[in-house]
Amino acid sequence: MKVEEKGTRGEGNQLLARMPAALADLMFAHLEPVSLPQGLVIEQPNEPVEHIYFPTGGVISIVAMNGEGNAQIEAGLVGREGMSGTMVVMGTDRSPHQTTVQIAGTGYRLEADRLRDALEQEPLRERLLHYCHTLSVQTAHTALANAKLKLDARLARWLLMCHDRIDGDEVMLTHDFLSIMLGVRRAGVTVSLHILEGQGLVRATRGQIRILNRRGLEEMVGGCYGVPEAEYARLMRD
Amino acid sequence: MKVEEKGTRGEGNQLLARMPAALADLMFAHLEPVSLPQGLVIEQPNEPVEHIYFPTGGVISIVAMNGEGNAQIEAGLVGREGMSGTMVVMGTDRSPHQTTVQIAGTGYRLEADRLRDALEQEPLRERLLHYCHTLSVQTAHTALANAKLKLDARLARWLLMCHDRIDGDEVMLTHDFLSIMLGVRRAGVTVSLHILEGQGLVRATRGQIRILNRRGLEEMVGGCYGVPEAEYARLMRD
DNA sequence: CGAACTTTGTGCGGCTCCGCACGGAACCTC
DNA sequence: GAGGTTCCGTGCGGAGCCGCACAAAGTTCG
Repeated sequence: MKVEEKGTRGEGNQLLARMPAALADLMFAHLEPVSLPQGLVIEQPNEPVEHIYFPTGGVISIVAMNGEGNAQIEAGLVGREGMSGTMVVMGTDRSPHQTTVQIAGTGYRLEADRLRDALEQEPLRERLLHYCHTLSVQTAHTALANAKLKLDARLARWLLMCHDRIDGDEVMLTHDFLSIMLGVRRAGVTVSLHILEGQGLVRATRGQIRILNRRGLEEMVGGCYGVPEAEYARLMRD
Repeated sequence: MKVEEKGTRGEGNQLLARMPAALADLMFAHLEPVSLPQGLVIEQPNEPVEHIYFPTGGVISIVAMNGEGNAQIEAGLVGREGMSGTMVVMGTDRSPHQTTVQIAGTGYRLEADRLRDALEQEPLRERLLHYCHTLSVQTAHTALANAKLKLDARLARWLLMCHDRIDGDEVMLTHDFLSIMLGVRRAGVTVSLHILEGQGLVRATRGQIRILNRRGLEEMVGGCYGVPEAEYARLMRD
């Protein structure tokens, strides 16, 4: 799932790669390289989206929150395999979720209207719809993990999904940040990380988690990792 | 959210209602009235979908399962406001989920290829994409509920979503069925139902739950019900 | 009407995670 | 290098749900 190349035409993001030249004027000419600092709020709940982001590095996170704003949970994780602003592909300009940069990185952004224009091109629309489908499969499996897995396994799953989207094996994140994503206590993350460390799967230091044994993490998650990834692979190959 | 009318052109299903006449030959002529017996499997994981279902009554349920098939959870609930087979709208023919009839009812079905033809019509495609969007918001909020709510609140949320989709106030379901949807013990459902009963919100008898106090149920769920419903209302009015 | 089956009620020990709380370690700033 | 800030480690009592198990009540069918 790792793609290394960088460039000026959207290279480095898998949704933009290998798209037909017909999109050059409609879309690629309008892509604007941006950096994605940690904590940047990309989309606010129920407010019109102005820019679509295509990461080439780093991780952004889609957070569902309840009506009273007192509960929130990560519902989707997006890296260079994907995009923000999927609701535009679905024909609307806003969603009730919040989207923020979870792990700093880089990418391109595009005005939402430019994307709307470009969606007239069938190959692009189909590709982005396929991505929206895999993202919603990912969300469904997050619902599954939240209901059925113990905290250490959920943490392992999250680390795997994150690892898929970064270069190298080091995730720069605090326990506190993770606890919000997983919807648990910060102390719970600390303890669960120790469990993973005890099995030699990761090494945690202040603000950083190094993945040591991917295979081991996958075993720990026991079948609750990989289905959305397989769906992505099925639809995005070619 | 209640729609009562029945007919021969898809009336009774809110996605099919008030669509332009241009779709008559492409789609409405091919709609086939069907009954939806409880337990009917509408879609199998990773197998091509042959028919799309538009319920006019009853409830169908989209279930996400892990790779090893030993864990499953309801990821989406669909009634006469929606449809099965959303992956066809997204441009593919299969998904890793299973779809079954949860509460017996009626509806129309359509060959998947007929839907593919009809999607060429912009108004239909936009409407169905909007629905897919709200369904994925629903899934995200299921992930939220699974992570943050206690069992009695999750049960209340499920009953509310179900109540939105049926006529009357009686849900015909066993505790066992519910426990599978919620991913918990059957005995846990029994106890939680007693809690709801104790507060006068529902009345449970063998194989049946009667909703007595919707407002009370909504209060019990505390802001974790209603966001997907509001998104549906926003996009589907007109 | 009695037997077989389905559904619901209840209990018990145990694990997981919660809320709360505090101390210590690492890092940053002046 | 002193002081503040952020981050991490740990502990305690308790709530919630688990797995397991069994009894009772309702339903179906011969």
